[in-house]
Amino acid sequence: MSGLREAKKQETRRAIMQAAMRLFSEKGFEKTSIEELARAAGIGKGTVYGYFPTKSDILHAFCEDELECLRQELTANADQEVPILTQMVRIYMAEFMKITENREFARIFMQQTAFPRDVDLQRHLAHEDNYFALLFPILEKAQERGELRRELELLHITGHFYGLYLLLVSAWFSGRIATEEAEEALTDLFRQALEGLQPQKTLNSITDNGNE
Amino acid sequence: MSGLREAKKQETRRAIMQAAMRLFSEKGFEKTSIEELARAAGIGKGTVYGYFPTKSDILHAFCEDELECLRQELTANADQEVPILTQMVRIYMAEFMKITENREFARIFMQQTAFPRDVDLQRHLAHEDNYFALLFPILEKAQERGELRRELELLHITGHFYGLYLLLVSAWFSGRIATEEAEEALTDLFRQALEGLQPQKTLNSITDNGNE
DNA sequence: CGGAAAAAATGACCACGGTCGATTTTTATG
DNA sequence: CATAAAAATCGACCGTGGTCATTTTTTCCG
Repeated sequence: MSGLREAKKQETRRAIMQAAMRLFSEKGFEKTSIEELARAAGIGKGTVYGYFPTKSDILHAFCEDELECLRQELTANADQEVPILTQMVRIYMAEFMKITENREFARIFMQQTAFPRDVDLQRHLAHEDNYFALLFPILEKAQERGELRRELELLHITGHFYGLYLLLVSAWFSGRIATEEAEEALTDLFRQALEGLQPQKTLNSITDNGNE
Repeated sequence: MSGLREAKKQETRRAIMQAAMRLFSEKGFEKTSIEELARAAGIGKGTVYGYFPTKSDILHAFCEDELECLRQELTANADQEVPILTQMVRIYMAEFMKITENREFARIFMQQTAFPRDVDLQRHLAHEDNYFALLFPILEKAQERGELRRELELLHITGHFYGLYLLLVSAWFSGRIATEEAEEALTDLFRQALEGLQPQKTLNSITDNGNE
């Protein structure tokens, strides 16, 4: 029966991940060897490579799982009537707080996510598309409400917000933005993006400028 | 005389870089071993580590040098009377074209630049500050001309553009944006940033909307 | 110049990530 | 159940990045 084999594989995969996360957290990513990790998971070293192509892929898979879960949760429970600025800040701040829980994890994950190896492209694109599918309805609603310009493509808007999120994380790594300042910084950034960097040519005080 | 020793060190450093770049280009970064590289530079393996802490630091130092040079050139020759959109696109596109000349180099460089290891923080910040010092006058002039809102901090504006640049590079890696489309994409992105994602509350046709 | 001290160069060495052919386990089939 | 094919497991093995004790070179100073 192929179901049994499949179940066992899943179990092994879980065991590897679990052992990996425990050890990576305890001793750090670099200091944990594959051999050690395999022993902790109760398998041989070579077996690990039947499940993950590289060491950092184990970490990446874990982070992706966690974020996937978080995103589902957030976009499902989103109150779509709230201003788009608030919604975007909430979504990306959740992602930020999650990812920055462990600096080393975050670095490896972000490096691979933002600038993926060619081998990972397929998987990467699939995940991204998946994410877009969650974000698009929210942005579309905002367009309908008149909060976002209708002539802009959803992909471009998503990209704009995502770019600013990348900046936030990058600035956090370089120590320019502390964890406590992150929300304010992201809000400023997103507000800037919405209002525009150039002066409004008109009365812009009628908008929800000061609703923070 | 300590001048002689110093000169020799510089010469060795140059030799390492030169050999590294030749080999990395020919055979790829991963496929080039430090031993091999050292031989090509006419020195012993261990000596390399007296000049660069890790293998990828050799590559990173090279890229940083090249970009530093490019930036100096560009910001010096900038025509500060041209619209800020054009100027920013020109600067970041030059950076983009340079960095994407070699995909492997680009990946390693961007990964380390956007999400640097703690060990590299000091050097990283110094370089960034240096870059800001080149960008700020340009943005300041644009503020004075009324092209950028005066109440925004220069650092935030820089960050905004830089974030969108990060997005461009990331999208290039994932194959969402081809090299030939990059300039148009970046222009769109920057224009979006200037005009704002939300609808202008007024007549926005008087601006230089269609000057491309 | 002599020789001690500091700096730099070196390659044997180590630990680890990843590979691979041999071996075991599971599945499919008559 | 027998047996062959397929899948999964394994650890010895390889090449490499990075370290370090030792050696060589340079500097300094009487």
